[in-house]
Amino acid sequence: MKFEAVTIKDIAKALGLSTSTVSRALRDSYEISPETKKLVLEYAEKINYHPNPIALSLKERRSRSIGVIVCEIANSFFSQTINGIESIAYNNGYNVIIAQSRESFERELMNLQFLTSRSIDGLIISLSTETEDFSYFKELTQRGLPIVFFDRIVDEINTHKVIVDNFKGAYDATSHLISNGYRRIATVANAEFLSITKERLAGYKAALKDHRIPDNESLIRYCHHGGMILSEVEDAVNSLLKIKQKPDAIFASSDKLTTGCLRILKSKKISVPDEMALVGFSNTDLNELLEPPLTVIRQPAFEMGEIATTLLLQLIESKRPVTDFETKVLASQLIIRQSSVKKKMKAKALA
Amino acid sequence: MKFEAVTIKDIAKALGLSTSTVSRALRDSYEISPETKKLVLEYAEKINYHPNPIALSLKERRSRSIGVIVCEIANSFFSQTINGIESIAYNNGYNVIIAQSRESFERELMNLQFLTSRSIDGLIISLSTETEDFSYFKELTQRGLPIVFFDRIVDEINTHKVIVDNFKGAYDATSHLISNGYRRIATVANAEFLSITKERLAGYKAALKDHRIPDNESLIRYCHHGGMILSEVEDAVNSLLKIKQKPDAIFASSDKLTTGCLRILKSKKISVPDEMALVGFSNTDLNELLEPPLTVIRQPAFEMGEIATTLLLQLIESKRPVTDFETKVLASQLIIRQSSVKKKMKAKALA
DNA sequence: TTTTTTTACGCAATCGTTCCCGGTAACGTT
DNA sequence: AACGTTACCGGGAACGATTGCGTAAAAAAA
Repeated sequence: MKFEAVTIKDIAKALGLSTSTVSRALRDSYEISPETKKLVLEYAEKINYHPNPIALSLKERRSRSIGVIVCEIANSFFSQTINGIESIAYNNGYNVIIAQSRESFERELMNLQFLTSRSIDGLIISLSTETEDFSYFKELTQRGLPIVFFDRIVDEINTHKVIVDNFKGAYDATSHLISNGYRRIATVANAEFLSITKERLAGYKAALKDHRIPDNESLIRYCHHGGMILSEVEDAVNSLLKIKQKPDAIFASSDKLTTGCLRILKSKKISVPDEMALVGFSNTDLNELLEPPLTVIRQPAFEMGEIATTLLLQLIESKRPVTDFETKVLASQLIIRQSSVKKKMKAKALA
Repeated sequence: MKFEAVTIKDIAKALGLSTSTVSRALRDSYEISPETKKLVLEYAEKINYHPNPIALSLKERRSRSIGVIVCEIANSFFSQTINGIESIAYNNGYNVIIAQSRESFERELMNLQFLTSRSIDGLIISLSTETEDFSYFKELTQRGLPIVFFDRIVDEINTHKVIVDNFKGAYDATSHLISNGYRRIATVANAEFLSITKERLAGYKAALKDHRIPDNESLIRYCHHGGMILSEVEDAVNSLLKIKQKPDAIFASSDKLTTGCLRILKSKKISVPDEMALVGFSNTDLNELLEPPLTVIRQPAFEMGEIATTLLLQLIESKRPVTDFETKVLASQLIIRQSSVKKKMKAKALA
């Protein structure tokens, strides 16, 4: 089954010209007479000629496609980011090839090999929770593959990066909980080695410290699969609930973790926010429809995708090797809803 | 900036062989001596040779990539479908190139042209709400491009299709509402011309008829952008509320419409399900965490993606033109939660 | 020993496109 | 008249890989 396309040869033959002339006419070269150009252009239009991108790729040694690896696309933050990536890429004539690591280092590596062997011109990636070994990325950058990291980045590799101010996001969220009367604030964090985990944890701790609340390692839980597996969130919440001095609030570190915590708390009939407040990073637009409506830190996902792609295209299209890299840090947004506001406080506020 | 790869020529030169010999050795041809094979294979391994897929594509006149067009990926149903598509595609060495129509016919066409000009081997698509003109698809199938439709399909084009039993899904949902005591059941449907709209509407009407409830055109609302624009959902709900004999339940026809209706109802402080019940097609896994937990018809999205891709690969890899097409119809699942069960009934049931 | 067969490899065309070289008119300069 | 310009166009070699065909040497058969 296929789907024969018109080539430059067909035009040449039909018009009694050489392929070189046709090619030049189509590219509007000065050495082709206006009449010939017109002839070629009109005929090409008529038979619906489109240059074969594969032949072009071979000739120009570039595929005009970029690879994207995220842990999963069925996740609001990432699907919104991909929207941003796509919009810029398509406007510049690039394909986007998407792959999912599903939080597995092995799959990430497989995808990486698959994409590079399919000769992508560049890569945009947010690491999997399992990724601790960056040697493959180092090798790729050394071999000259343009890479832009976003969200879950890696310090050791010198290239463009796009993130939000995770520290501030976490700091704000935690401060918000504190100022709403919560004191024993636990956190359900992502895998320990992730950049976002470290930064968000630092923000959380700093907020506690600034409010003279002792920070307490026993209130920190890590989810090594980033909440992909609900049972690990359940374990985390359960173990928090077993502490003698139970926490009265949870700060969750990612989309999946935030909704995961809510799911577990509800299944255990623990009232949010009265028994346990909940704040987390999340980008779904269903947050306000949840029971209770969730207070979240929202990331400008679409914009992050746009910026990452713009940076990547700069790298790809740069004539000489780029050595001056930047890390764009965007602001996140704290959206306060009911999951972090005690009902008695609300009553007080109304009075 | 690029990223030079090892070619077959490099191997040939290094080993003092011709490229043909190297090629054959790599493909394990019988006309190459075991020693030479070993030599080539080991050297290729050593310098990390990978065949250039672009050169192969040019030679074999296939790109080993398939295009996917959906209205948007930040939508649970579609992102789950894409997961299914990806899993099959990658296992078979195919790339997946994703494009979004955002419910616009114009964008759909643009994407279509972009993808075909990038020589995809096949296409999987769910139509935009605006699409009423199928001539372009007809032309593509006639020119031999393998296409598989899913979800929003089109009758007039003879090819493989994958859907759920929309009639039964809608019938079950409506019947469920009726048996729970609702009588004036409105529906907020998708764009009128969509296959899913027609089928779901038919199921809805059949359920009413079977329960001897007069079907009433004034209780039907269409959203031409499939709920992409919240205001159209708002208009639909508002106009339903203005009817003298207000409906007591809404059956919503898609993910975005279902959550959109809930959003509007809540903003108007209309209690669900007591003042107004709500049931709809939806695939988010947040449904049970909503207020109230939503009764939904869930589609086996991942499986749909898998099946669509399997069918597409069959078409692509078939030696002779396929003329025998099938439409796979999968079962949907009605998941009953609180948005469709009156509280008094619940109390009664408990008693 | 001669002929035939087998083995093992190279040449060159091919896929669609671009682009470096040439080449040939026509025209203008001296 | 001889030469230089300019305008216009074609030949053919890439890009990386596969593959039909041809063929030398070695092995087998006569």
